[in-house]
Amino acid sequence: MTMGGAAESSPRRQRMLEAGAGLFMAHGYAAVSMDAVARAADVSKATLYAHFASKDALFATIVADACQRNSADDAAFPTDTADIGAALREIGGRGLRFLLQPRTLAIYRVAVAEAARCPELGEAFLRAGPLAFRDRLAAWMAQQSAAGRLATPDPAVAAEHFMALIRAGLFLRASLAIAPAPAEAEIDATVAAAVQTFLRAFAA
Amino acid sequence: MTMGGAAESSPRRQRMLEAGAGLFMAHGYAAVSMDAVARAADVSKATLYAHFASKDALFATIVADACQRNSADDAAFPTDTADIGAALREIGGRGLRFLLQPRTLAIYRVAVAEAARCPELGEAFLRAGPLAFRDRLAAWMAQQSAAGRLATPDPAVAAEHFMALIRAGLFLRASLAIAPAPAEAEIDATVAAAVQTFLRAFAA
DNA sequence: GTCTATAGGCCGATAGAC
DNA sequence: GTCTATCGGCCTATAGAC
Repeated sequence: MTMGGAAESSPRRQRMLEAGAGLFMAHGYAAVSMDAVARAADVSKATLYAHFASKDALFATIVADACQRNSADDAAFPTDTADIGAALREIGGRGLRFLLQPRTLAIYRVAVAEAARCPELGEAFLRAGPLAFRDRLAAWMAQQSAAGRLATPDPAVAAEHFMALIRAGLFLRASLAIAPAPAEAEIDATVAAAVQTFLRAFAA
Repeated sequence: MTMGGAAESSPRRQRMLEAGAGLFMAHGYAAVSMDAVARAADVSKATLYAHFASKDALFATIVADACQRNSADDAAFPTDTADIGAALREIGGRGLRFLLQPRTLAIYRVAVAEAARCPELGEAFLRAGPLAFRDRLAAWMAQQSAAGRLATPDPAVAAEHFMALIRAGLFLRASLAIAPAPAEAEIDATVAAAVQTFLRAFAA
């Protein structure tokens, strides 16, 4: 499962990647044929195979791209932390809203589904996504602890627990595709409850 | 996607269900053919179709069975709660070990993967699994709060947070199939950290 | 209910011309 | 690099005999 050939970033190649991304995220790996990708990208199947050695290679490239784009997406952490609860609610709210985006859910779903078939893919997703975020969050928490606003003796564990509390409930529900997207109020309530529990455990 | 036909629980039918379960959990829905299931169950494809109207119907029956069996699996909650931390570690340890079983992970993976294609399946899994457990855990926590051993004003939220803390880290890693199963010591450490955070937030 | 045999279709990948 | 055309194979599902 390599990333396969030809000139990077021609407009045609971009079309193929975008068409593939849309289809794979909408229907999963197995349900999408190379014919369908070629048709959606308005190229011939032979052209598609000239750029990507196989269906696997196309898929791996798409997931890698998506992970990279996502990890670039998330903004910096708040610097004004006089109200540490408000700062955590901002981080948590942004994080949970990001997790609940259809695009994020789709990548997660496909990564989980194909992880068994292709472990490197699962690992790439994990490192580019949750682990990268956790490390940045842990660094921020260590900084806040040094400033006396939090008490996180092991910032990596605290960051992991914060992310877990944020995910609790809504993300599992959403990843199992239960019908309507959660209301904004429900998201805010989930975040507030998570921050409350977190601060009871880790307030300075 | 109905559950499709013929006499329940003949030994032959049981063989088909078991063969299908093994294959679907090992390779996912799309990668398994009805030919393969029939061969593994040592019946003809026509017989398979006599019992299950379609591949979807076979799959739905298998997932429903697996959920039912799993929810029956988990033992009762501890009644000796003099040491509430020890009691929580027992619940958490059993829960996390259950989540990390290959069988559980496989069902989870397939449910997430097929949730988009078949929402009833995702919902059935959610209700039979995490939600059912959360409700029983919340009832236990309410009882412990009444006995003055915990302080969980909203037991449903506390239960959700406890489960989230238990899942943190290891379960995500395992569901993305990162190579070796976590060591027992790592499981115990994760559970201990989760219980510590939980008790800081919800101790009486 | 169970089998053998096969219809009918779609898929991944390639050959060969330009 | 790009196209059209096609190969060889495997898939879901069914027909027909017993």
